[in-house]
Amino acid sequence: MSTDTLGRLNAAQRAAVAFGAPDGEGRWRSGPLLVIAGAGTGKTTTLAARVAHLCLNGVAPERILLLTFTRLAAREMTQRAEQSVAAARQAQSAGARTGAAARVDWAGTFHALAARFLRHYHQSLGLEESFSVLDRGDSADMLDVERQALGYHKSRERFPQKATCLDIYSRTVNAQCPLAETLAAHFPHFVQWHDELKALFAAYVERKLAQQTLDYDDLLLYWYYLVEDERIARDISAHFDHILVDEYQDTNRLQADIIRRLRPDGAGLTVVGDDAQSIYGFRAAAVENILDFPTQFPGATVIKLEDNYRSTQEILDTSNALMLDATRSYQKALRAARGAGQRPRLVTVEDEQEEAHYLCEQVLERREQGVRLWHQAVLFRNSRHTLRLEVELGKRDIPYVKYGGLKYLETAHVKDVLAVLNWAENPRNELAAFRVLQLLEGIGPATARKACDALAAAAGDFAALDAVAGLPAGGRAGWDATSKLMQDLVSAPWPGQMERVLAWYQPLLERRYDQAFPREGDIEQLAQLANDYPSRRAFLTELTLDPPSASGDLAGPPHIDEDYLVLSTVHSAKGQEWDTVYLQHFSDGTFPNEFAAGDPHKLEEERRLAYVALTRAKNRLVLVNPLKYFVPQQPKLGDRHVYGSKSRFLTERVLATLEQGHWSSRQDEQPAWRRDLRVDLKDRARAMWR
DNA sequence: ACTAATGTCCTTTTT
DNA sequence: GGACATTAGT
Repeated sequence: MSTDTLGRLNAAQRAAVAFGAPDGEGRWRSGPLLVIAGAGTGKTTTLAARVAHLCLNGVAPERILLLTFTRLAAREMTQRAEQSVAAARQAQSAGARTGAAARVDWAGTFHALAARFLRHYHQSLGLEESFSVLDRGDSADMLDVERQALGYHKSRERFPQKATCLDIYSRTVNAQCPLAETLAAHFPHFVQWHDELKALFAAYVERKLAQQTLDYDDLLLYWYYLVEDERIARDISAHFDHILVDEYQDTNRLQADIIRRLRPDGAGLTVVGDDAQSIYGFRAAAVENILDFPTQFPGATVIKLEDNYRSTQEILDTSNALMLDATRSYQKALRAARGAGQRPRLVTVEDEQEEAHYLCEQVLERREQGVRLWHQAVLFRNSRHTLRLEVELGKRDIPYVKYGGLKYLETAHVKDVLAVLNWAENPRNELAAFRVLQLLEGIGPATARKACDALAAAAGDFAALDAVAGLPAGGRAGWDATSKLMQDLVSAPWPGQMERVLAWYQPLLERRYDQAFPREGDIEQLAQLANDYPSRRAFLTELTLDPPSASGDLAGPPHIDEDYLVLSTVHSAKGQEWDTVYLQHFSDGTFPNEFAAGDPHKLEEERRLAYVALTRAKNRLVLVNPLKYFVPQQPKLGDRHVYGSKSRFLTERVLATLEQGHWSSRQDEQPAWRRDLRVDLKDRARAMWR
């Protein structure tokens, strides 16, 4: 059997991996299984090993459905599983043929797999197979069109902005609850707009259907509608012997409903997660999904992984202390299998500039100690706070990659090029059409509208563009070139289409943007990326569902082989680990975010977020707290710098686990240093007698 | 009809 | 410091 896959695991991990038993035909079967995996307890290893175990025990790899939170996680898990299957087979048949490789094809995010199922069943849903997927920006823009059409934008009282409208819509869909509830619970200041929002969303839905465009939420929603039908649910479900779901604590109502539809009895269902790491409440994630799993699936087995293989005991002490302050107990105390190390440090610095200095110094010093840059990460709550750091890193020639926040795909020029491809793929996509046409000299909304109407009348034949009348005198040449390009793209083979688009776009780029040069580079990179995809459709869909900057695919840094420092939002850092972790801007207002201050639930989510950040570190953890920081609100009140207060998460219990200090680039700055130290002693002296 | 320029409000995290 | 709406100018 698969002793090799099981060999290096501890007892709990092994139980999770081998849960179940072979049936009469030698295929592995199991009932519902919930694995509670604390931070750093080998969750990925265990899940990958379970997949490998299944493959080695009679389950065909194509009969495994693996749902993950990011594409990166899917890739990592399938690769690991495939490797251990290959290794085990080789060991078994020493030297002989190793059999077919185990390729787990049905692995990916809920959204990516939803797109696959929807294209497959498009006829049953009355969708066209070529439907487009809208990213957040596109969705917001489309909502904005409706918002203006309905005249809400010029109300006397503030109507929510397009992005906020999308948040409200998205939350309502994902939580599957009435709009009134969403508003009351999460957007109380907008309850007055209930009826208008309802009308807005109705119009939005109509427009999406008319244009055959789906937003992120539609992918889940339509997948749910799909499996609501008994026959289709059975049809899909019959394709899979096992369904495994990662990061179950961050699934929302809709996702859980889909799983229930596919596996009403929980047969062959494995879910893995950690309630202490639930950090996607803002996206309507329902931590109840994991907490109530045993009730939802009676007879479910629960296995807890509690031995932490990642961090030193000191780092876990701080993390555990943080969670002891949580209002709800998670009954979890991580134990370090690795033993002791250095205490985590809490360092105050004067302001944000000093913070950037300090981080650079520390990173370089650590590198001197032999820790490569890519084993170090700076984590932050919000990407705006990294600007100074990025400048400082640039000055000192320290290479870095940034995950989360920075949006390569959302820059105007990249969106322009993608809009052309999107329009070619789906002529009904008016959002793309308007974007493309308005790039042309002398073409505004009115002319674009005419073009779209002509196109619709011609059933999407781009030749109809030639007949559009009333163009401005100077615009004819550009218009004809565009029309020709679109007609070419419909029939041209995919390789080479990007070149045509670039040739067309080049002059527009120069006319439109001041610094055309760096933008050209971005576009060329996009063209490179396009080569990796087999078709235009695959390129567009996967790009929106898995943007390069978020998953860690190239596109950002010039040379990925070189050593580089990692900058990441805490959210994007989920599931990752580094030797050294610096947590930037650890002060009240950022950690927790001021937005969360009033709401106990949000505050707890912020705490879990901090917990996720702390538990990323293996050997060294540094929290940096600037005493003075920039507050963008309240303009024109003199100095907009404000002395912030210490994070409320730094209770005496937590502080007791930390080593504290102050850092300054100017050696003569004694006062701040003394002030800080005095506070420290007070806290400790009190703590001793509590 | 389209473009450029000015004024006002808000500022998280992501598939 | 940026997004978005409105206004003035071509």
